[in-house]
Amino acid sequence: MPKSETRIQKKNQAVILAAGLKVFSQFGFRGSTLDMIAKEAGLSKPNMLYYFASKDAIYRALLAQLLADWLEPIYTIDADGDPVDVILDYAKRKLAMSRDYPRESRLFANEVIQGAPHIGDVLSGELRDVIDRLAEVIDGWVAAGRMRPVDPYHLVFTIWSVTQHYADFDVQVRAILGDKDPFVGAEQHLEDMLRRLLRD
Amino acid sequence: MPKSETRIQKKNQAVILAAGLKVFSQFGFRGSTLDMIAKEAGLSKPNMLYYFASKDAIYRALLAQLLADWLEPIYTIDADGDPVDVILDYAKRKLAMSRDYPRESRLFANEVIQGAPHIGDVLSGELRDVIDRLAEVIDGWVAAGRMRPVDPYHLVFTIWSVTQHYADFDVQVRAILGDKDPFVGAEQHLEDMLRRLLRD
DNA sequence: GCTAAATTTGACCAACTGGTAAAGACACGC
DNA sequence: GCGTGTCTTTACCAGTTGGTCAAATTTAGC
Repeated sequence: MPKSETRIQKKNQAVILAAGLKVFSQFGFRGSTLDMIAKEAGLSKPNMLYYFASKDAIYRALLAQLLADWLEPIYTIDADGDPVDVILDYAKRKLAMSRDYPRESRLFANEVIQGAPHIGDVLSGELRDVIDRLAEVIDGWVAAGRMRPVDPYHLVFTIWSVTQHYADFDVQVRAILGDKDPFVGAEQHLEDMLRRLLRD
Repeated sequence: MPKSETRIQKKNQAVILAAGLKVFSQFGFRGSTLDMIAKEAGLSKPNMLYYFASKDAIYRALLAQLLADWLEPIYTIDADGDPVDVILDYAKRKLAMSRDYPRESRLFANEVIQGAPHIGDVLSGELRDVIDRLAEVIDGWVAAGRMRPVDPYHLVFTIWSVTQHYADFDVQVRAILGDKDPFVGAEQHLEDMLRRLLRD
């Protein structure tokens, strides 16, 4: 337990994490520098290192927070609900995260594309476990005839890839769509596609 | 026009580009160093800079090649073919590119995630144009009642995101799937999903 | 085998990198 | 208003960065 954090500590840690998220999500771990983050945070570099021991520490703190936020909606998936509704609800929440927290998505994308050197163990550990369990739930739904037979793993990959695309490839999406808001069309298309895929 | 390239030039340029692809695709532009590329290429750094004027020049050469390779199968889409077949064929070719050239996919992903600083103009220029034309073809198919009504732009985004996911997030996919080959299941799932989306 | 051009090397550089040390400035309970 | 712990700054460091330069070596055409 963090014993009595100063209000200054709380504020500066938050400022540093926000700055780190901005910089790391744009340049990846190796491409980011402490100077960039410090400047973004409005602190001197040594002052920043007073709150986080190293560049690595800032990065890890961000990843830990992110993983917790991302795993939560999977944990709370309701096996007793209507399969199509539950899956659609998850997909829409994921899409909303891409809209509202694109930096987090890009931070994660940079990390995984570059081989997930910091979170490889989480991917093959906790993430794999929770997806395995979700796959069992979906397989159960299929066996009970409550939805079309679908490979649960590739279904999850599809939801992840499509939703994250709108955050990670934001520049490309906007270059092609121009002024149109990507997310209204995206949600309709995603819902249409998933409904047809999952429903008889 | 490149007037009479030496065989040494041809060989070393190829070696450097291969090394650059490997390094840039893993660490992004800012995260990669000339020393890494030189070591991977088996050349000294000054020797490498004898063939390419700068780090930027290597990177740009790679991106130019990549964009050409990626745009080609879109240009050759046949407006007179069966819509579902044509789209499915394109999707499968894109998936095969993720399987056979994952580095190229990751190079592109790194570039776009980081804001496409080197190819932003291509995205809103040539890429947008070719996708606009493809969208017209698809809208034509829909108007002619040859396929279900679908937003062509989000259809393209879906194909891109799902197929590239298997290259860009390779580590994550394999962490979850274990030893299973991702691509056999991926192709079946993609075909199933697209058929149901596009067909009445 | 000679020569001119092409290629390769080692030594070097200024700017930047992550991080440290120590001293000074500040806040807060008393 | 005073002392103690918190916070901030300045100065600094060794290693790395992209890139240069001139000299040395190799190659190709004759």
